[in-house]
Amino acid sequence: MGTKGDGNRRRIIEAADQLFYKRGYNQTSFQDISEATGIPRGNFYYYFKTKDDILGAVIDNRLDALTAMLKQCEAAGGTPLDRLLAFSNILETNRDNVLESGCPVGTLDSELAKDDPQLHEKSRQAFSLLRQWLREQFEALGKANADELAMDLLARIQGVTVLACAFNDADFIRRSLKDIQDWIECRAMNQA
Amino acid sequence: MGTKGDGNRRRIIEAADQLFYKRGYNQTSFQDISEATGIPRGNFYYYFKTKDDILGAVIDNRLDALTAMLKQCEAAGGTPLDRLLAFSNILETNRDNVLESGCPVGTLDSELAKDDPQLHEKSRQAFSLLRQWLREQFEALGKANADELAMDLLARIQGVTVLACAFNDADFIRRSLKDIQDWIECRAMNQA
DNA sequence: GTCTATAAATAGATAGAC
DNA sequence: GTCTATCTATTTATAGAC
Repeated sequence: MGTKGDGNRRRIIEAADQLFYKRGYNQTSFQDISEATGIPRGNFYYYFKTKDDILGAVIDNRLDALTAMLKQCEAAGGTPLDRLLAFSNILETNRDNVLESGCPVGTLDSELAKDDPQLHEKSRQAFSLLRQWLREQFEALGKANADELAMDLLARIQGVTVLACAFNDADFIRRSLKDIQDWIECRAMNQA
Repeated sequence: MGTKGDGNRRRIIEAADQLFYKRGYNQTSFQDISEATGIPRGNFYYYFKTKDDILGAVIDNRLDALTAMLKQCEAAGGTPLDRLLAFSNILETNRDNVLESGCPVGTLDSELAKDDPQLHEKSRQAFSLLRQWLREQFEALGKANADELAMDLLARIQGVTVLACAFNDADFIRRSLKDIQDWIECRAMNQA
């Protein structure tokens, strides 16, 4: 329970989080994380038993960050519409990262879908968290098919990130975000 | 120009194509391709100078396959609407593969976006081919914003594949395909 | 808790016999 | 053209000194 140790553990997680996003999980080595943190390779095994364990800690860290982000969206306004619009704005606030490396949730999940099924299941938790929160917002709008709308919105955003990253096209993000927000407002106005 | 050599070259490309799709490019080793083909590792270097060269040949192979697929779509009907609907049906005809490994174009591009920029550029060619073909179909419908519609349709399809693969959800593919085809028909009916 | 040295396995790539 | 043997670098992971 040393303070020093926890600090190193956190630094490893933060560096791995960035590297897994920018280079991918499989393409990130212990040496990469070591160079990013200054912590020797051999020391990692004091904090994590395997590389998969680091991934697990990184995903848990991302779940915490996503939860905090969703809280921010809830603070953005009193109505579900305000919250959904705030959520969709992640496309614009994270624009530069999206253009360079895609969506951290989507690209990690796509990568791990081709690896071990257990790793894929772990990474899917991030999508599940977003899906559940979106579902609650659409339910608050009185929608009967809230889960379907949540999936539709997630899919729209994922599609935009994949194409925007592929073509490095910032204008496509801006234009698509407007379309998506129009779509959200349309759902907020219509009945059930 | 030996017949035997070309046969081996093709077998390597076909096996690598499948493995790059099912496991990812970086996670596929020469040993994997060797085991899949029965051709010894060292022999690969008679046909390809580097692993990247194999990737280049695989992408060229996929471009040929995509071109043939688009020809099929053109044969599906005389109107642009028929062709666009035929195109969108790839979501259903490739459903099982999509659920297991995502879209071969999208997942490879997302993976290579985190690698060497040159590899990313190479993989983007597949998206460009589809984008150009879709643009031509929307132009044939008299649309002024044909390229934007092409991007929108590609993004919709990509988003569905990412989410369907993440949640292994075949019903989501079926439901989304219907939405996408409604969207296409709506564009075909409206003016410019 | 921290770090060095190193093990064990695998990667991409080469050399050269046949 | 085909194949075996091998090189070099890198990977995850371990052992053990401090």
